[in-house]
Amino acid sequence: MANSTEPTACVDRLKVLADATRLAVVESLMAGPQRVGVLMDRLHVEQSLLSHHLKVLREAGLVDTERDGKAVVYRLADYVKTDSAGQAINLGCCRLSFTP
Amino acid sequence: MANSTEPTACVDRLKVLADATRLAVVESLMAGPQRVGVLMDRLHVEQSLLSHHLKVLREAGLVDTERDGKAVVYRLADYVKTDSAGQAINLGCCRLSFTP
DNA sequence: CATTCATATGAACGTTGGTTTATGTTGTCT
DNA sequence: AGACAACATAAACCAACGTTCATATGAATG
Repeated sequence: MANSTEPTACVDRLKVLADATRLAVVESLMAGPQRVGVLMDRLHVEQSLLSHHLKVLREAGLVDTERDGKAVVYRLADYVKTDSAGQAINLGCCRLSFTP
Repeated sequence: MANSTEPTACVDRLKVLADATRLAVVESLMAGPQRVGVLMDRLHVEQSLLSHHLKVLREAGLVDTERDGKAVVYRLADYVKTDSAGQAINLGCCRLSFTP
């Protein structure tokens, strides 16, 4: 019931990542765009469940989609992908880097 | 009910931060150790509720406590505090930086 | 030692959120 | 057009989580 006019708080974006499946999706997409079927195989998640989580990522603006025939290709949103070198994602409010 | 022998997953640590109150506590503690009473005033959170959230942060190992008379002082755990300059926290599995 | 201050704990409640099952939609191929 | 493949959506269920209220603990002070 979040008002679409008010900007998403940092907490809400963290909530999106605070799920095993969604975090795995994001980390997997850091390697490049991927089709849903590939994500299913790599993450061992049921189709419907994965689709639900992808919807959350979409609505949070963390990922974008593109059709490729029957398949749908998911990729990290442009603003999310940060510096070329690091394994990091940009949430706008904060940055997450996975390189210790 | 997490088995204490197995290491905490990155997701679990993110879950801890994915709450408005707890994130506010951590951000507030980045400025230095603080007593519970001070956190109550600054964050406008009821005593009991704050205490519950502090417990979650404690059990996650993100904060440490120290007695100061009747009061209890909370501070970020040593490994959490990262580089001197940046407003960043280290979760072990990943780093969160709040400087765009 | 009784009281008060500062914080923690326990239980009960309501809501959110992840999972499952079933069905719908969109595209492709023959 | 029919059939299949790839993915999305809807509804229902259950568990986890945040919140509240009541009570307990521990330290200090008279």
